[in-house]
Amino acid sequence: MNKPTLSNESSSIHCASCSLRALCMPCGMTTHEIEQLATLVKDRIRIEKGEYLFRLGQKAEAIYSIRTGSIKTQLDNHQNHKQITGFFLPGEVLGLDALSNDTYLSNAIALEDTEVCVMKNHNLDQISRHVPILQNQIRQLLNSEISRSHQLLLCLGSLKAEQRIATFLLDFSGRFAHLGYSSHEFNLRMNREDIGNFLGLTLETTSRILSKFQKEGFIAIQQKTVRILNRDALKDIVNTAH
Amino acid sequence: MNKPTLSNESSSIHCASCSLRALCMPCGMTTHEIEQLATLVKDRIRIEKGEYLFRLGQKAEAIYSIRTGSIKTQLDNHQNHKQITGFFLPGEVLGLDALSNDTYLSNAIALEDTEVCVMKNHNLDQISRHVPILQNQIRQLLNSEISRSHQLLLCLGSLKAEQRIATFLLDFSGRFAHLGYSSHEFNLRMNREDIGNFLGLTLETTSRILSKFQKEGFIAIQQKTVRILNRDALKDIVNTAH
DNA sequence: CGGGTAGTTGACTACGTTCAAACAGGGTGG
DNA sequence: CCACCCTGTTTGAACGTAGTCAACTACCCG
Repeated sequence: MNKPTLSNESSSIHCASCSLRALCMPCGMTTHEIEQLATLVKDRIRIEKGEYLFRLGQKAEAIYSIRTGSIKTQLDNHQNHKQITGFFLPGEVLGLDALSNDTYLSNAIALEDTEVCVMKNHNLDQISRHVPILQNQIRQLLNSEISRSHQLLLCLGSLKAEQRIATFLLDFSGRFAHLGYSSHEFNLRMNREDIGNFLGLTLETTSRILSKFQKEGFIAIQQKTVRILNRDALKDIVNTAH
Repeated sequence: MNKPTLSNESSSIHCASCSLRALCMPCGMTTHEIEQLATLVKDRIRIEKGEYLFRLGQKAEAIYSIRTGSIKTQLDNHQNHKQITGFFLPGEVLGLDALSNDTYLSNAIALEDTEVCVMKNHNLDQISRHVPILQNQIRQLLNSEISRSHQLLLCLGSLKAEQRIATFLLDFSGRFAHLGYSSHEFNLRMNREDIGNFLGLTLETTSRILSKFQKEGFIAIQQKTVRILNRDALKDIVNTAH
């Protein structure tokens, strides 16, 4: 894989001055600790829309945090089946498989032109010896990964299609808000097929339900731009006993 | 929670002499390392069928490995929805939420009378400083937990009911084999409702499909006892493009 | 402007759920 | 020891949700 890399020496990419500082790894660290962490992030990678950041089975040597753009992770099974297991936005960390496996357990594909910070495995181990809070941070990340996929299981296992879509919209609304963007107007980065796949639905069902929500005045949607018009209605849908 | 505990002082429960040694935590450790690990397991807990080992939201202070019996973990959502996220057999470790969260993220309920080894959080941290391989072991466990739930996502998101049941049977067959039991005849510990819930199906659908598999000669099933009669047929069902 | 991709909508089908009834097994008490 | 109950399981019939197939439309990019 020959991806263009940008050295850290230069300038702007330095954890201490990163606008995502509060969201990314350095959460809760002192200035000194962030300094140490910054030595971990030696370079960034740019990948174009549709390209792979890493592939299932590929040797896992680093974890990544997103600076700009977005990425989906998906499993591919025998022949046809695939399943998207997550969408990652700026400030979020992916590739945690690298922490204990030799190889990545999923494919990571850019949904748009994307830039990620690279944190090499062995550097992580090294630095975490001097920054105990980093140990903890990594565990937290692993744990939130487990928690996230359990929530998704709950969604796929027991919710109707409308409830899944509503949950999805509310989740993204919340995550964009957390990023500092508007929680009531945002841009979905993925197409209908990806949304459907993620939620265990077809793209047609996804489209139909989004249209229905629009017709009922809960949202306004055109292409990938979503406006939440009636958040309570969406919450009601999720909470209604089918 | 007043669960009967048994001291480790006594005798038989000692990692070095445990029949599950090869499956449980000490995988790949030297005799000396196992000795150290054994000091971690200070006691066992017995829980009866239907009782909780731990509850969602409860303070998480330990992880557990099963000595005998079996346990299911499940999430409970607003009012009615629940989702079983895993079934655990002897030698398998659960409660990993404890590693970084203050509280457990799921409920753990015994499917039968069960006995578990208790590994206290703070002891784990302490010992893992002297047994680096333990660090790694813990990461492996977290990772296999993620991997497992991703496989389940793939199952719930893209497989038809018959494929899910076939996958389920093959998975359990493999795990019992790994435990040293027969891979073609084993005892499901959970009822049809639990199987269905786990796989995102109703108990009726589960029952119907098991009956169908029996009619077609793929399995013999009565109550919870399963015999695999035609493993290849089950594999075919999983691999068939719906 | 044209071609290709992404999204929408409709009609039909099928899979799995729901509701209901009957049945089997296991344990308890008379 | 049998009658009884309770729980878990099986099976049937009707229904409804989401999938499939297909046609059409909107949008984006060269």
